[in-house]
Amino acid sequence: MVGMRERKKQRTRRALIEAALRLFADKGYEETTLAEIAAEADVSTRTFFSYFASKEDVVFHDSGVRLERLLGLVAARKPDEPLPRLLLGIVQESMAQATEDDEFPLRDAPLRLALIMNVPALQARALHVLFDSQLRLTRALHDAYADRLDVVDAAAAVGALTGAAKLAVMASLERGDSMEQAMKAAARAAEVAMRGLDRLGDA
Amino acid sequence: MVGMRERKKQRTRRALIEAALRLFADKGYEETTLAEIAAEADVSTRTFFSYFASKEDVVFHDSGVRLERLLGLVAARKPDEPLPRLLLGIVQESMAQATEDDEFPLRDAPLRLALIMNVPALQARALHVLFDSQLRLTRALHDAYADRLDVVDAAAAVGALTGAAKLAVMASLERGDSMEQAMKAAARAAEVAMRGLDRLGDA
DNA sequence: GTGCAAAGTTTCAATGGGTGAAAATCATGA
DNA sequence: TCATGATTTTCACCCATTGAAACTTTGCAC
Repeated sequence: MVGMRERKKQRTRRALIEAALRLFADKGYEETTLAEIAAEADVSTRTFFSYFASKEDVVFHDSGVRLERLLGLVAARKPDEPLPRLLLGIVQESMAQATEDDEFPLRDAPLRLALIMNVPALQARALHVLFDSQLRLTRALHDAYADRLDVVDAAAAVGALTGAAKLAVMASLERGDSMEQAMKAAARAAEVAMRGLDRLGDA
Repeated sequence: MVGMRERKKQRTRRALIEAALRLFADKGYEETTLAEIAAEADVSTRTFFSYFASKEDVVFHDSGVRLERLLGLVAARKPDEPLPRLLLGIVQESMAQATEDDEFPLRDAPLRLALIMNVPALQARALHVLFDSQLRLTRALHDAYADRLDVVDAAAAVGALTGAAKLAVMASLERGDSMEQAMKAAARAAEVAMRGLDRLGDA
């Protein structure tokens, strides 16, 4: 059932994303108007909104897919897999997504990261996306280990892990580290969170 | 140096905050227009923006003060205080702020919480405020323990702790818990994060 | 093919947050 | 009282976002 309708829609969607990213890179996010994006993609301004709910959404167009992949990991766990091992798997998949290219090109990653770091609206949005992911991951985890893990503990686990990783990445990037170093920081942070904060500082 | 100028400014600021919260409570956040807030506080619409940078800011007018209090804790630590103990202190102070009233009345707390939970724009903003707090706390911690704790570990600690607590609170509230139960959840989450995720699930 | 309904697009008009700049007010201190 | 600098108001915009109506394209039945 892949008629012309469907193909055309995908083409337009792609055109919008690419036009937008190109313009953002050239002139900056706030300096780019929706009218310009639409013009560049050769559709009317109104049509933009039948593809994306907002200007910000263009930047996060693939976050849904990424989350699904993580949820898939939880769903596909072996029935006797211990929770800590699964958590580690989730961390690894997340880090792979950040470097490996998959359906969307790694090409855009630096641009997107720079946008998120520098545009307040996008930063807020990124946090929101992360938050939604955390909530859904929490629910998935709770469902998967319903017998052994109540919601609060599941939330604590997800929150601690992602919280530590996120903040470590930001702190790393903030001091001028490369993306590779930031990834290392994330891995280290995950380790700290897994091991516990108890022995931090006096070692 | 408390002339009429200063006093008037404070009065106007207060009037704006109260007008806004009243209207938000009555008609909802999105349904309330800036023009209405300004009218209710008896100033021009334009003047609103010389007190707050945006509509959202009214809701978060005191977040700065709260953070300062936490940073104060870090600054006031005893020179030999072990990091884990300080972290615990920070958690306790945060929880106290949520229930104790101080310079801003507890009266508004439920309204604000409800607003944040239900208005996407405010939710995003709340996450952003929290994020900034995390970054500053990280820096403070790193400075305080410069010899023993690099930035990444400091970030991991702050991220894990606040991440766990935040998500636990949300998960708790989401399943219909009372504020008191949500606080308990936060405490439990902090404990889990301190102890480490390693032994979660198999116990 | 022809014709029609559904899907998708454009155009148009409006709302509301947010900003810049000039004109009007007003507290303060000489 | 008067000059001055700080605030406030007015006014004129920009731009994201939304609703509705008119129009075009695609898919499908005959």
